[in-house]
Amino acid sequence: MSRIPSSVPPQANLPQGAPLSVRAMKAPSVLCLEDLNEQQRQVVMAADGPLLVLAGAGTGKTRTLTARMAHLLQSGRVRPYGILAATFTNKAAREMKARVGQMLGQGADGLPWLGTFHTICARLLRRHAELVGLKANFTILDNDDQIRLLKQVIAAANIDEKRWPARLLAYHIDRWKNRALPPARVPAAEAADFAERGAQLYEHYQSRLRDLNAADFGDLLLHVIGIFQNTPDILARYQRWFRYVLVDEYQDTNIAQYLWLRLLVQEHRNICCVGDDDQSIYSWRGAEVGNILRFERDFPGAQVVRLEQNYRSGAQILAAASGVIAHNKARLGKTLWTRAQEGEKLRLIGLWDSEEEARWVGEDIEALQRGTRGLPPFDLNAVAILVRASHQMRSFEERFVKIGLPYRVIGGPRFYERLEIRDALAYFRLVVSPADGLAFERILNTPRRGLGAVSLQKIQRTARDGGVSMPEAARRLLRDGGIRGKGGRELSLLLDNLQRWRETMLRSAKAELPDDVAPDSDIAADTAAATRAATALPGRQEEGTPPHVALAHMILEESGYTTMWQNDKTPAAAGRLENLKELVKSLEGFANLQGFLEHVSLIMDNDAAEADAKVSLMTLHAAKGLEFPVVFLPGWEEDLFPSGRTLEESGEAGLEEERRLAYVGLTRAERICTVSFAANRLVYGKWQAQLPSRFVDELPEASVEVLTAPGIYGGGYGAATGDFGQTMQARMQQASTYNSPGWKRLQDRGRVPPPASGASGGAIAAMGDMGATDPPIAVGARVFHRKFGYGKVHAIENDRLQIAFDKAGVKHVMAGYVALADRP
DNA sequence: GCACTTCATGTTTTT
DNA sequence: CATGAAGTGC
Repeated sequence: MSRIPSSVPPQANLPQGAPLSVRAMKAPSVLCLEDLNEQQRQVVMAADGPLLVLAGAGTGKTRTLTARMAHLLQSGRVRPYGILAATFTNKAAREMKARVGQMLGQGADGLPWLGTFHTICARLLRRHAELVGLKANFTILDNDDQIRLLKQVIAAANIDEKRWPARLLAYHIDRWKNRALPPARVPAAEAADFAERGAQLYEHYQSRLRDLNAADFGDLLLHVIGIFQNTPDILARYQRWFRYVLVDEYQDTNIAQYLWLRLLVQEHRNICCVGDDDQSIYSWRGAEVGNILRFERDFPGAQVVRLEQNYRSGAQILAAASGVIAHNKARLGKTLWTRAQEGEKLRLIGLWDSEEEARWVGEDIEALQRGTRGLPPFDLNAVAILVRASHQMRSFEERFVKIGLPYRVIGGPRFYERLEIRDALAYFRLVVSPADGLAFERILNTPRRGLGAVSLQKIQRTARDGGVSMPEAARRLLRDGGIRGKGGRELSLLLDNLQRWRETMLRSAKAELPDDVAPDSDIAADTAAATRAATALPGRQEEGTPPHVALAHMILEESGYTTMWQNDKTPAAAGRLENLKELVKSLEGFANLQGFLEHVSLIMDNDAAEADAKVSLMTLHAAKGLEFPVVFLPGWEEDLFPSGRTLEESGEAGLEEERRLAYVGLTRAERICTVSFAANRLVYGKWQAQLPSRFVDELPEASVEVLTAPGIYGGGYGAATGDFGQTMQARMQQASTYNSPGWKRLQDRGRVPPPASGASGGAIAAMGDMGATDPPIAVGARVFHRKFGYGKVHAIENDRLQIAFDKAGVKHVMAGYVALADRP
């Protein structure tokens, strides 16, 4: 058996929750089992065989995984490159990489294969691309490219794109790919899902991708699975190579990822999956919580370890979170506990509207910054605002700009998705892969070259008829006089430029790098190369501007792209030029253009960690895996959170996922957690009355402190009626909900005497107990819905009603969403 | 071929 | 409301 060094390194007495960066040391740190609790230790020690770790929020999951890796290595079971660690997001991959990096130092043994499923698959696929009809330098399409290509496919099939939008087809195709279904295997029942011939269009799309030497996100997995299935010796090679496989956020894996894993580990079965069914919030994207549930069936004899000790949140906050998630039925069930102090109760506040909500949060943050109520002052970095939908961020941003509160939006509009960046990237792509039709199409007339829709069509037709790439087709057309005049001259110049830039690139590449990754290269060689590349990153920019950076600059200048924005007088132009500058600068971190493009296509995020103290503003989804001493959770209102749309689409299952989202939000908080809701909110530019979220009711009273807001009605700060419930009613009344059945219901509940636990407890009960006992609704009943108005119930399916609305047509609506109408 | 207009349309979450 | 797509006039 392995021996774990028992010497206690100096950092061992840091508190559990200390960020690992504090522990950073020059030398590789030593694995320290004393730092772990018993269950965590079990995870580390159970090296061989299948292992499922159910890790609740804040239970030290990443630490445990890292320790496990250290143990695998120190026990001499495996060298770093024999470990495959797959995460779901780039953020998680980055974090794990950082921790593993500290642990291993700059060993000569290579690094573990650590990345998102997509990154890892892209790497594998580059090696074996020819097996699926691609070349090793295939392009990875992002959503935008995908949609544009689909539009072409739809148009080619003579389908009205208005009736059948490309986005919808993309959605179907994604779902098929998430289930690892190639076109031929799409179930007959679904094959006609889109314009009577979804599967057929899917097939066309795939063949177009092959023509373009491109793969979309789903393909990365799909192709690799196909290769594994069709080429047993390749599969066997990887099975032998990856002796230990770790998966983070297992609850987020989809069927394709699951199949991929199963193929990879079925020999040695050394697979360790870590997940939390309560944090599964990506089912809309094909994630299958079922993967967790079937783990033990698929890997008989699997060990299951639960991590239940929470090191993150105060006891009251944890209790509040547990109380909410307990309302879910579909759970494996874990009981989180903590040794932490009681801490602050969860704070709950209702406000007049979304503007007041933003104002209140801003003021509260400033108070916390100064230090109030016996609490220590908090740094702005300690504060996060987590919203359900990104449009909620707006009121906060406006407010924070106004009062000069520094904030940063995480996961907001992404750098690489900006128009100018995508244009620039298209130029780069064309230089790296001269046949990239999509990139060519994008920049053909950007900047304006007098090459409009007509020329484009000519080129497209020539390309299709001649079976050549678009740039090549353009060349031929030019030669045969198919395009003349100004457009022709410009086109010719563009083609010459592309050629020249490419030559420049090849010249400098020859001087710098040995050669491309040979498709058949040994895994070891490739791993070594990857290690070299990774370690080479920091100290690369020795003498002046690296050639590829200079080239990028040259491309943007000579193509006229920079000039185009310089001549643009719209206010946004300056920012775009800034972004372009930033883009060129970020190239410095990479060895060459190709490496950069690979990075960009897979890592479409931009949460560059800034050093300045700022409040973080992000969606709940983006917050998963993060933690903050102070968390604000605004917008807990029906229809917004839980999202009305999710409820409509997925009913009870959707509600449970929304609840998990609430749970994720609550469990991000370490010390102070504040839930808020507004009575009025701007929706589509119109003020709408809102009702408190049902999740507000689910917060256990004993862990909640109800705050009273400075109001704007009833005179000054006179909200101190002592009874929050009444306050809410007063507000609701102003919110012009008063004539809706929903309001009546609220009023009725308000009359129910509050529980004995004092004013605040009663307030909670009063605020949103509705929905607990719904009035009986039968088929044929006349009902009212806040959004759709009046209607008649046609059918009842469990908790969902089919209703013919007078104005909005036939809809499926959750029962809790409508009330009996008292008159027609 | 292009710039300007109006019109409609839809707003969750992301590799 | 804010963005994108189609339609119109040059």
